Amino acid sequence: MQNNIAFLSADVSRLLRKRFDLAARGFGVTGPQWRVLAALQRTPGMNQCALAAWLEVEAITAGRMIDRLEKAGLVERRPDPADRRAWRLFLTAAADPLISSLRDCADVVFAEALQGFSEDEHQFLLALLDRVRGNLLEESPGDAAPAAAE
Amino acid sequence: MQNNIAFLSADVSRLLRKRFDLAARGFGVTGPQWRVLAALQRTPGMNQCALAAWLEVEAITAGRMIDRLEKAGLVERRPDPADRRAWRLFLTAAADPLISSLRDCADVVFAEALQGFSEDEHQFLLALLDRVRGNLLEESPGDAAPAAAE
DNA sequence: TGACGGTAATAAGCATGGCTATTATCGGCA
DNA sequence: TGCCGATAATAGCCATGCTTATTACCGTCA
Repeated sequence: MQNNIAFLSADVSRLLRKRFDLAARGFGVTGPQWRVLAALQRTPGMNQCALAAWLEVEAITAGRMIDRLEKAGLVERRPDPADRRAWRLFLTAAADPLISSLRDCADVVFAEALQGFSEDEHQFLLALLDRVRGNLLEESPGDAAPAAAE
Repeated sequence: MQNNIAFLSADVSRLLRKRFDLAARGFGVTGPQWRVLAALQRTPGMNQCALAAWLEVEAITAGRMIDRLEKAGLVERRPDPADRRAWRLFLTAAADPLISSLRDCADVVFAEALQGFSEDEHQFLLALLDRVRGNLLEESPGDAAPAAAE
């Protein structure tokens, strides 16, 4: 009964987070924080709103992660000259080497998680999860879907 | 780059949680709380330690969920006559009808998540996730694995 | 120009989940 | 009996993530 998609994905996600946090403990950075750093490495100068959209979390969630990363000296907020409401986000010099280390950590955790998987199985799992994710990112039927609802 | 097992499972898990919370909002109960209720329906009289083991979370996490469910009048703590450290956990009369409603909510969310999946694909996804879960529940290589560590 | 709706960010409050530490009790062993 | 390690539960602190509400600002339209 507990083997449904919700409990299983919650378990897998939680256990992966735990492993990663354990592996990355020395660096003082969590999994979601690494994701933020990776996003900013790829697209420096994003504002928090764009970051939140990219991470698919709420703006407040992204904002508070930035609070902590700023405090840790890994991310810098600079005022957007074109929009006084917004911050533009940049990595500090301290972040780059950290990201490499974190990627190594992640590789170890992934290898542990996928022990005994063939490459085909691995790819199939990712594809299936991505389809579920796509389903869930669509407008809920019950939601106020203003345009093109159905 | 963001399409790895960790981010995907975290996304799927988070989005499912969000859907379920939305669907179950009228009942004032969250996904993890439903899981606790289901566990206690199946095995009444568990103590918090056993519950935590069954949910595969830490004892403190289970304890705090019980705090809230007790406050909501859904779970009852009774002293264990054989062990003065422990509580024995029981559902109240209010919980039973709720569990049925929540199961209906969950069915709706699962159907949304698995839209377009064949039964084979569904089962395969669950099997793959279960294997990942099994891998992650094993002793970490770096852990102090006192017995039979490889 | 001035009002008004939308957007960027934040604040407050809550639930889940972890870690570390503490208290109380249990149970076995000397 | 008395000690000592293991176990059940809790307390404190933190990160993630949500909802709702608020503030400040942008852009457009009259």
